[in-house]
Amino acid sequence: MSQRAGSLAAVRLATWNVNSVRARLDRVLAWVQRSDVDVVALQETKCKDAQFPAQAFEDIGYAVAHHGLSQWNGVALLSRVGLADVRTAFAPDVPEFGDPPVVEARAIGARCGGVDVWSLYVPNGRGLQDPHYPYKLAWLESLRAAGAGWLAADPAAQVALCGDFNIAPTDDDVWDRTFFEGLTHVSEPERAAFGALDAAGFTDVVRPHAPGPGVYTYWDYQQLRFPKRQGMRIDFVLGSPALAARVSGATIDREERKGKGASDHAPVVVELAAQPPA
DNA sequence: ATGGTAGTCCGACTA
Repeated sequence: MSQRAGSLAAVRLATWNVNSVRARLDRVLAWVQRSDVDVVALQETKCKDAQFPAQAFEDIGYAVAHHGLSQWNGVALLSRVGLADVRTAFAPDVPEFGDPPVVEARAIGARCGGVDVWSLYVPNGRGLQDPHYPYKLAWLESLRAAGAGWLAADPAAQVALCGDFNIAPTDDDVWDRTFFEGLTHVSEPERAAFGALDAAGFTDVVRPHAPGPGVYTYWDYQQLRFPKRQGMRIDFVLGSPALAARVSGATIDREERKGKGASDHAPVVVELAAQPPA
């Protein structure tokens, strides 16, 4: 637990799009408890702050920060290793959407166990001709610029960009590339935006521990996609160089997608090794 | 089984 310069304890970090925290609170609580995670980034809580079941998480030992403005979107951080410097925007100029335009509840960040953890719910895009699509690309570029700025200011920063990126970065990350022809999540501009995050220094820390093809984090509720193993890999933990260097393991908890009342996304867990004093 | 989603607040939107 020492926070002396250079010294950090091991951390188990998770990200999970829960597709409504209220509709499946029992499942979320049970998963958090049995998974022994220190920090959890939740997306699609689908509630306002006053509706978020903070007490239930506090009762099992977690500090809570939630950002929700309506029944849509909504992101949260749970932490049992500290939760400080909470922010609900990664930049002063995060793109807006809607009428009237607003900054939606798609990001929350905090310092947890010496790591700057962000829970991110990237806009879906909806369609290549939909206004939501350029919004998605602008939102990702805003995130990239913010992240590049953090690393320019401190190349040793420990940053984890966790969440549902709504992008399948390679053809191995969808069950059938031809099915997605003309759809979002696989288009070149989206993949370029994801690649720009990598180029800025934020690398996918899970893939080395969960190689594909056929390894996914999301399966549509429709068309029996899960039992047919027809999924997409769209949920990620992107680590800064200093954070990526500490990753000792990662898993996609496909079991949690099973059964009645499952989210359509599986939780993703990353293990960060302790870092001795510099 | 010749089929087959689920969440929000209540007909339609979102994913």
